[in-house]
Amino acid sequence: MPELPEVETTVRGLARYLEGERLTRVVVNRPDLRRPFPADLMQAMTGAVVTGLDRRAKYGLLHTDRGRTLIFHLGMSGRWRIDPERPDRHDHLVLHTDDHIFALNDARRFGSVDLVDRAILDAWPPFAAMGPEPLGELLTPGHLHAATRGRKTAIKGVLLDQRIVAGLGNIYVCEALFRSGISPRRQAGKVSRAAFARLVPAIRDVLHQSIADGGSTLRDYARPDGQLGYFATRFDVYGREGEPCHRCEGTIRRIVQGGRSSWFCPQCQK
DNA sequence: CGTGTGCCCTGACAGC
DNA sequence: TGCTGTCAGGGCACAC
Repeated sequence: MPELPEVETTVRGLARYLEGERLTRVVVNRPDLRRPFPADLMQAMTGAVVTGLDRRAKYGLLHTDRGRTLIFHLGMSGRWRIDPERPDRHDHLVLHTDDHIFALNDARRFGSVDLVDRAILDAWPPFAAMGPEPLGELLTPGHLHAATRGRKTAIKGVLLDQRIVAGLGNIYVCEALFRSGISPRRQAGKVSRAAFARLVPAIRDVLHQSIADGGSTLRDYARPDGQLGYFATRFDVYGREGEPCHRCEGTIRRIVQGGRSSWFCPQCQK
């Protein structure tokens, strides 16, 4: 379930093995995920040295000494398998260094791989339109307040809009709204400044806690079976329909908004 | 422009 | 043991 914390954990895990290493072999088993891989992917990456890794929203960035950056998105089911014991039919792209093997595995194939000049990364169309990072200082209550004035649509959907804030997914929007006492159904334009002042730290806290958890299981992430270290603490609302609220005597409900599930406590969240 | 819908693809799981 | 239906971390192309 790659949301921002999982991408962050993945990037950190890859960095431990890849930073400063030369890619000795690049194998493309299937040349497309959501869209075709860059035609020159193999040529561009074979022999390149990985100079560093980064994350932008839910994208992972793999910088090379050739001035080009490989950008991956894990979609719904993507993950990197380090030193897999055996190949898997969904290992679409495989990178080799002298000491390790890294397989980009994505069963549902909603992910992507792109190659962009590092100098113009910010102008890459998916990045150019993005709002601030949820963990960066540009995400403020004032930003969300200004961005939502006059919007009649529900706050839930606005928070999933990467142009408003870049990197939140369904799980953490649900969890952050619960923590800040805001109903996912609330009209975005009617959410008060005070409510946003609760929401911003709630977003930061839940993401930081999840990243810390991913970090604590980094050892597991690097296991040959490729298990990722997901947010292991119990969610307050996500996936908990019909179960008791952790804060009151109420029961968690599930509704569908924009074709996706929202879980919330009708008593705690107004 | 803002808003809502449907689709991309495969696998896991529940229920019969 | 199988079948069938439902649902899933995301993002984008469309239609109004």
